[in-house]
Amino acid sequence: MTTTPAPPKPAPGPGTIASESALHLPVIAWFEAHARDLPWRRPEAGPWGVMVSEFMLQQTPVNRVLPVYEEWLARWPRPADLAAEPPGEAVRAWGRLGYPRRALRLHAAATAITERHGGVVPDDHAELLALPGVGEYTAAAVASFAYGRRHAVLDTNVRRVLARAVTGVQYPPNATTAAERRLAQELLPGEEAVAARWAAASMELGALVCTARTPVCGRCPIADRCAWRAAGSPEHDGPPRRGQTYAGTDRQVRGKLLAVLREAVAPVPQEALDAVWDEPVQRARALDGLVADGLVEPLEDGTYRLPLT
DNA sequence: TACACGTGGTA
DNA sequence: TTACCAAGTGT
Repeated sequence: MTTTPAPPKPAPGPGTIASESALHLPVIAWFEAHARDLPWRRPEAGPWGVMVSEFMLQQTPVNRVLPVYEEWLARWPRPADLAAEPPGEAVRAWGRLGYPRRALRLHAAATAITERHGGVVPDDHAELLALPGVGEYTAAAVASFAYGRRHAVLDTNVRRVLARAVTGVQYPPNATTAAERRLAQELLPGEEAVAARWAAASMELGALVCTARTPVCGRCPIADRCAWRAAGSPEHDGPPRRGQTYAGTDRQVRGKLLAVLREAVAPVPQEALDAVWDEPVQRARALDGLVADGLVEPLEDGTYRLPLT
């Protein structure tokens, strides 16, 4: 007898995962009641405000971003306003948020938006991704938060929520895996507006309740269906999560050098930079790195300043 | 894939 | 006090 080939299994579309509504509805309802009133979530922030906040929030906590964000938006309310200034001004106004290359990239993104997109932050994921400093996460976040588009927004908070609630482990892997992307995509609500809400809500849940160190399961809207809790909240067993040493590294030296240049109103002589670190080889390497990254501009007379171009 | 890249708060 | 952690990106 002939066997009829089984029809291709329909790809699991949105809404096919049984747990979807069981997760989405309570998390979104919780979000409506408990979301923080952050300035970049207000309507007046606009797409540019969302983009600025996303750059600043890359690896920097909300509380430290808040005052700098307000300064930036007041000073540069549109991408073209930032693009009109030297990149060094962005680095200076970045202050002590850390990872100052982000300031450079945000300035470059503002320039690209001004030149290629008519000064309007693009709403298309691929166009966002093409901008300097915009990776997979930031492109999805801007498209979703600023334009209500349907994208899986997979940041460290969402990854942790999914690891616990769905996968049943304490922590996600060190690096984002294809399995995590697949899961986030499968869990994405089919309706655009609901998807955008879910993205913000699941992220906020990870930030406020399902935290890394001490999750507050007593306040979690999905604690009763959390796979990790159901498994007895087992401790993370895999390889230790990468620590970030800092003291004595080039990063620390770069930070000290750049701090001098941020505070200076005039070009800084070599001796002023030499004073921040006594080991000359490492100091020179760090300064070279800053110049190579475009964060520092060496002048003909041997002085240094934040970049004018 | 693994590492470099800042800074400061928290337990 | 040390170590972890914070809305990642680029190479």
